[in-house]
Amino acid sequence: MDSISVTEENYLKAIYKICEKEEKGASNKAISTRMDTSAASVTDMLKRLAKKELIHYEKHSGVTLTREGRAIATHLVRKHRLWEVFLADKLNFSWDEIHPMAEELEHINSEELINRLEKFLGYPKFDPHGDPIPDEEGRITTRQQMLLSKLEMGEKGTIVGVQEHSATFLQYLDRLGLTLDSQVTLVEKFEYDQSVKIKLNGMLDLLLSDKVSNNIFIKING
Amino acid sequence: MDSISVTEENYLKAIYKICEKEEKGASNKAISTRMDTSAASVTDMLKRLAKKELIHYEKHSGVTLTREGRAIATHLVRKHRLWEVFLADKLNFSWDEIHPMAEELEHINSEELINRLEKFLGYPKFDPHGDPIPDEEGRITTRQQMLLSKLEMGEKGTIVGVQEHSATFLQYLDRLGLTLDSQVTLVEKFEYDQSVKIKLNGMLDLLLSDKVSNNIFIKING
DNA sequence: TAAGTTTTTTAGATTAGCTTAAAAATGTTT
DNA sequence: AAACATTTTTAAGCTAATCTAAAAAACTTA
Repeated sequence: MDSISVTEENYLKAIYKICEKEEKGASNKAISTRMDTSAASVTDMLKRLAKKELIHYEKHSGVTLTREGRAIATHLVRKHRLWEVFLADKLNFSWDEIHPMAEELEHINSEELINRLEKFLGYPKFDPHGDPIPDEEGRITTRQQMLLSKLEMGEKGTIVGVQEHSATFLQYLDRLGLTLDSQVTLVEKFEYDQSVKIKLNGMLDLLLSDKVSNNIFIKING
Repeated sequence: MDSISVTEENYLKAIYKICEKEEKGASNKAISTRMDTSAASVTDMLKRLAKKELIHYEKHSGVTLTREGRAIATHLVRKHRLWEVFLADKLNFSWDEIHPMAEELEHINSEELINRLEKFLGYPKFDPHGDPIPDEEGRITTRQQMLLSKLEMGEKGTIVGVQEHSATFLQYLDRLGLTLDSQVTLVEKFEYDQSVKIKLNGMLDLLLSDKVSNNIFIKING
């Protein structure tokens, strides 16, 4: 019944995020890069997390979360994203400002608080970046989505999320007028540099680099 | 420009609270009691806080806060009380539940966040216990208030705060129907045990022990 | 003021989380 | 398979915050 520290929580979340992408478990390298810490510190922490049975750890091979470890990680993600909705919807922060504050708020410990916050916000299913919010049991609403770059000529879609979360990218999208729920239609595809021309909300035409179109998730209309 | 830890913040707040009451600075004993830690730990921390010039410290005498130390403490109080208003007004927690959550939330670091929260809450001047909320510069709205036990016969007042903040006391007040803004009139005083009979909101008569009447602040009507 | 009690400080140790440097294991090339 | 490169682990040590036990200072009271 030993309690879990903020640092341990952050390691679990890092492992969770890495395992979402990579199939083979999280490597020491990947974790130390993400946590901006030394490989030795990671090994140290992995041993502690293994002793608490929060991860499956064997020397010299990638780690994965146990059922309990994953429950903690998804709960953190749930809290993070609900706080992001609060910051954006209630306190009017923009989507490029909310992450660092939510990073602190996610460690506040109270089931009751987070459940009441969820109710207060109207049981949102997605955060301001379009990422799904896990429910109390860690289940997430999955959505039919694809990259904007994969649109066919003339096809219409709605922006539902972003892959890249950096403040600079999000600010750039704001500058372009690209927000969640924007309607986009593919007008032209330039093979030369993989850039695309889109019609935004049935109004102006916009030219997007491959880097931009490969970091925006859309849902095909209908 | 070294940053300040959550633990250091808690010590500063403890010293601030003690100095509010005692005139002569906070003793090691008073701090260790309030922080529920050993006297040795306190001495240790006092040296560190002194080195950071957050307190005035001399061996074997009570400590006081420097201007900077006091600024940090009042800012913590400001954050604590604003979060308490949020928890009570927006998430519908009762006044006996909010303190432990606010104790965590007060350590979230963002000026912008707390200022927007203040705006969102409508710039409240008092928290759900009737305690004043410091503004950005640490100034508090003082209020003409006195203990319910000091009412004269027939005199009318409004409940504006409590001195004791324990959950059991607050729950007891709820049971009695005594909430902030209740109207009370002194009906009778019993010298024998210092208990008082009051009329609540012009309706029912209520008998209060000295312990209760000495922990409720009222404002004389008019 | 001398004796006794309480408070405060010092000394020495512990734990979590981190570091660097070196050793060991694993992966990659030729 | 041998040589090199990379990754992971071990070893030793640091800091913040804590502890207990003992020493020192301050107060209380006969």
